[in-house]
Amino acid sequence: MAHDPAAIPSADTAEARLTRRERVREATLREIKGIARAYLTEHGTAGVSLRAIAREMGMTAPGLYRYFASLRDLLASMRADYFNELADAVAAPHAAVPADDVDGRILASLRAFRLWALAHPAEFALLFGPPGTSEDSPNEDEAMCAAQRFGATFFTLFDQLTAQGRTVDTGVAIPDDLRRQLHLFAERSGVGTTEPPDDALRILVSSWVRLYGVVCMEVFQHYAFVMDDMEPLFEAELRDFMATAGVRYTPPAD
Amino acid sequence: MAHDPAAIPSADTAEARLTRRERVREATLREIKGIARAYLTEHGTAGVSLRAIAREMGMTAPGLYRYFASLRDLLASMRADYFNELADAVAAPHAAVPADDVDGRILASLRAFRLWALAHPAEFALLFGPPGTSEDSPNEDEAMCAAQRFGATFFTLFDQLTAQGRTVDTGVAIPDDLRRQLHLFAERSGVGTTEPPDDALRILVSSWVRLYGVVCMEVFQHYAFVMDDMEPLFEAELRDFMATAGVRYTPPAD
DNA sequence: AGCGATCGCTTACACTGTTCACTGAAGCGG
DNA sequence: CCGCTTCAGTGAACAGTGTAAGCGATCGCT
Repeated sequence: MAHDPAAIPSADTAEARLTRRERVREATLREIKGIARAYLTEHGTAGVSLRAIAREMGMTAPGLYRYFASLRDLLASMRADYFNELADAVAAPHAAVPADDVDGRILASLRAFRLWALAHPAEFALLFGPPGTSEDSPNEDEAMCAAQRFGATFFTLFDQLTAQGRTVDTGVAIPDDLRRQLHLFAERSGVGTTEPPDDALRILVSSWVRLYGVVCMEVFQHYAFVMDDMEPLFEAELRDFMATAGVRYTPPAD
Repeated sequence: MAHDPAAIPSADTAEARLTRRERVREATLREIKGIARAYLTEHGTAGVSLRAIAREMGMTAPGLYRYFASLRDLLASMRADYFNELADAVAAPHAAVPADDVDGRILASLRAFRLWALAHPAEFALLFGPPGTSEDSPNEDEAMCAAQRFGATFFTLFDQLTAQGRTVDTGVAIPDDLRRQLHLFAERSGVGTTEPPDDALRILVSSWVRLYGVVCMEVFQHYAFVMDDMEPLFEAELRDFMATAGVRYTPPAD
């Protein structure tokens, strides 16, 4: 906190590399987002309101427009943050798994994804639920970018798998139209620095669809009245679609 | 329209079995929902507002509270309607498929589900998206009931399949905890008048998860920037998980 | 010291859901 | 046919919401 007045501001710590103005700006920006995050987790996406945030900060709502172009823009910025945090959360368990155990890392990451979603249902809904009215805000690009970064976390794991030639032969022919879409997916999503075989792409996409399906159902509580605990189903699905990818399944550590 | 004044109102057509008061009430109720539906399709769930509906009807917002306990209640009532319509939409193609062709009927129904979702994205989000703040409205029960009716459409098809002993042996052992959840699912969801084998339940649930996954991803446009056309992927997934259920896949008619 | 960018406020508009007290008309029993 | 009840719908009000425009003040740099 105490800042040496003799020091040149632009040559200090990494945090003070910005001008004072920029620093306080960054601070209030974080404060805004911090309060917005609290509202999101407690009251859902619809519960995030500029006026409520401003009130809690001791300022008025129009003042927030110096920081965000609109409420939608604030939410877009938050989506970017959450995507980055989710990417971290999904990469975090790698520290506990040896680097050469790709199977273990994949399983750990996919379980981390589910756990993050369960621990942050409102945030998950914001990221993976239905899109709002699609008007592009300044921060929408950042959200997209962060989403891509999140995807990349899985893609690198997947690349390590295909590099080992581990993906199982499905035995089912891939129709031409699907093949074209898979190639589109590969080039646009940034997966496959080394171009993966079509079967592998097919398995990757299918696995993601299945993971997305179970987790969505659990978080959105569509089976709540019909199943007590979704974890057995999740693990069963995990085991199934990981088998198609040639990944050795091991039950969760607990 | 012209009504014989001599006829006893309570012994007329099925529609006029109600008193005049009840009839006009039902009429305005339908008008409310009709306008609400238009707003939903055009502006999404957040775009449905009591005041806008009232304005369009030439009345004031508080008047609507004679018909619905709250905005949430109106939405719950709409969910019930849409679930029923979706159930119809999913059963509709059965008319074009012979009754003994269970495979054809299942494929047709699942494709109808996707097409309905694509044609009604906002409605789909209302039914299958993240749940709102879960305070129970009077019409919430009806929505639940309708959702069950929708599920039953698939379950009867599935029952016909298991009755023929068609479901393929997965070869994978079902863990005890999953088995317990599957049995819970079976008894609470009303599937299986004749108790289906565990493997079949496993396949049913897994298939639904995968169907839900692809359709959600397509409707919520999570692959929009990475794939042009989701139909090939949908058909591939359909083919895959239908194979596990022992269903003979045939490509769409077009 | 002055000047310009930025910040936050005030005011205002146009909305939203919901409650309460009230009017007016329609339906029903005598 | 009259009176009573029921109920649809209104007006006003409360408590919120996002957003645009204009105005001071303040901060930081020259």
